[in-house]
Amino acid sequence: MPESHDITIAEVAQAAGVSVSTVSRILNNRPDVAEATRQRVQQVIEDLGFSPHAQAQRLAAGKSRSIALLNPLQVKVMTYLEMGFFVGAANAAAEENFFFSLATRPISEDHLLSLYRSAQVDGVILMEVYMNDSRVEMLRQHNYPFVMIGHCANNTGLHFIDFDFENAIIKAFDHLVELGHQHIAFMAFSTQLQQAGFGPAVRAQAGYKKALQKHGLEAICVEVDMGVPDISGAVVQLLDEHPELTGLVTVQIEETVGVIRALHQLGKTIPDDISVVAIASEKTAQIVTPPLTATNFPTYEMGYRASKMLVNLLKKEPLEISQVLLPPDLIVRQSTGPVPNPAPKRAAILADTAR
Amino acid sequence: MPESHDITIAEVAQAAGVSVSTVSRILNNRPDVAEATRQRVQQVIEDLGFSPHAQAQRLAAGKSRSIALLNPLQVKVMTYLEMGFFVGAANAAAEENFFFSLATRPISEDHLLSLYRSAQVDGVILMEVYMNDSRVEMLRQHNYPFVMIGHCANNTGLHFIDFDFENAIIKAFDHLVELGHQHIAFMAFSTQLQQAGFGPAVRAQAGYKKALQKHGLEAICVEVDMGVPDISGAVVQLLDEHPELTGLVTVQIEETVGVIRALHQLGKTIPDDISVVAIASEKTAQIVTPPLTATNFPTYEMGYRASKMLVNLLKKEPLEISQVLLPPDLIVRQSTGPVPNPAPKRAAILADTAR
DNA sequence: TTGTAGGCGTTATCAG
DNA sequence: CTGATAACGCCTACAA
Repeated sequence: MPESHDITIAEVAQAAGVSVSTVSRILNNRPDVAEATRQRVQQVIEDLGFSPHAQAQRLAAGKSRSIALLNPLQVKVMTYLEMGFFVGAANAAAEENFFFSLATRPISEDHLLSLYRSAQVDGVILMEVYMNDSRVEMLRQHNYPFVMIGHCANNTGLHFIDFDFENAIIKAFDHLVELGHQHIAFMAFSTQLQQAGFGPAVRAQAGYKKALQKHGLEAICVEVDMGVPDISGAVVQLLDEHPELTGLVTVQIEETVGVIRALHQLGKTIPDDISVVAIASEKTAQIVTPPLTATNFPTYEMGYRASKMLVNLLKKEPLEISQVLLPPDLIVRQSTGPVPNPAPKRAAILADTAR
Repeated sequence: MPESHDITIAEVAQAAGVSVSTVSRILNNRPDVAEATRQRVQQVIEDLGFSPHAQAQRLAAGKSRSIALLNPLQVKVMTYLEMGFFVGAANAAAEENFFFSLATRPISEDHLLSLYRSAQVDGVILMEVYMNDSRVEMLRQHNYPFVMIGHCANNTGLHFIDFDFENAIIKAFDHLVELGHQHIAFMAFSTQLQQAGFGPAVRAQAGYKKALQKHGLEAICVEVDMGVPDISGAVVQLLDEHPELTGLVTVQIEETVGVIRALHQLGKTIPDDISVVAIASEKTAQIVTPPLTATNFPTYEMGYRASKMLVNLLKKEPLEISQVLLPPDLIVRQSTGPVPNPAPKRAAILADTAR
């Protein structure tokens, strides 16, 4: 068993009694090789345990066969969301025999450019896209290939996969209204995020506006900052100011868990006292008590498809569709129910009995 | 603004009026360059927006400056655990200016070897390590650098970071016994995993044995397969066969959520009826109701440190410590309490009132 | 169908 | 301190 570490294509060629280029052809399975030769060389390759030097291949071929997912978030505690993107994208890249890399640093525009210039990657996947995103403008100008998870205000010529937040919110309200709810609060992204043009924030808000209008509801909107450790304060205040509330729609996927906990702590029963509809990953929806009625946010699929799109783009294979807006799919679980009876005494009695 | 895509070191050299080697020296900040020259060339580099071609560098230098994390799991729905490993490892690699890649394919031994042979990576991080792990043997024989998240039976010469499952379990039992519990069940990894020699399974079981002996407890052990969608059956049976149960220790981090839900569904109150101690990530412990008393499983830190260890190894910097067993840290939250009174009638009354 | 030779963009050795 | 020049291992016309 030779120390195969530094076997080169030349040695393979010699051992097989052919030229280097023939081996190269076989490595890249070109058609113009005699079947007999191919088999013989393949055998030698196996026997020697040869793997072509990736860097040399990439240098010579002028392609890195690598893509990267840019994760703009710096927090240590990640969520199922990012997880789904990561794994989906990684799996798709692996299927296509592309090297997949995860860039987690706060990436400056220079750094982003140099990723391309230094040929570390052939393309990237962008997350957390804003309506007007400077990264997008930059990449577009340089004509560097990329795919977005999310999308911008102007997407001509761009490739993306995104979730239809607007209709997700509308569907959530539809569901609650069908159940008879009339006093429904919306836990929105912070105005800061909305004003910054963060895609999901903007579109969720748009959906909210439409839902209000469609059903003639009163606006009860609470803003929640992402990543706030304790949002129970906001919940307390909300219930205080709006005792008539029987429904709640949340859009921030991970924060919903905090909301649920706060409701529990306030002695509210879900869905008997209050119905909750969320946007959540399968996993998150299942993990809380009670399991959440929610529109499924398919992170794995999004990551997977983004990655496939990018690879196809790089291979210059024709993209069937290059702009995908995934329709929301509301899954009814146990956090929503009919409007409680106007006299909510039962709960009070129970609470008393419990002491 | 030149299309900087294909600027080479030669062009920089020419523009700066120096030789290629001088530019190369500056790029790799070698000491033997006149300060004036360095500044001048730096300026040119900036002006031109030049980034050295990564593949060429790696080919010439004979180092890929890349590492990979091998994720053996194929499931689409990942957990916070893997997430922590990924992000921790990715961040550490980025800090060290190493390219970080996530390999998610079912990686055969051949494929693993070829990762090294093809110089795609300089080293890898292994997850899900078994007491006798063929991958480890292979890499060790070939003398390829790697670091484990987990560890083997024989670790001489190996580098790893792992969590002390054995003592984590002991601490969990200690805590419950201190609270007065005497009838405590242990939800263990499947015997299949134990017999296969999966590290955490083996060591948790060892801890369990010791805990039983230490406190003179009766053995009540339930095995749970990882990834089982519904473990409520096992919980039902457990409570059925052991009505005297007041405590529960779970070791499978993600499965605990299912256990908790099953307990809820059976009308059990935590911790009034039954106390639960888990091993869980911060996030998971917080997410369920009630928040779990648990030993913290620090995935981010483990990923981060594994990555740092590997990079140091590759840089041939002396490793201070290369075998780390993180001590368990029990965090008391709200899922454990004193043993309930022998007459558990209150709950029954309440339940009746509720109908 | 196969072989020859030049080049991909760096680094590294060795003079100067 | 700086500059030629030979690797690094492979790909790809072009020629045979």
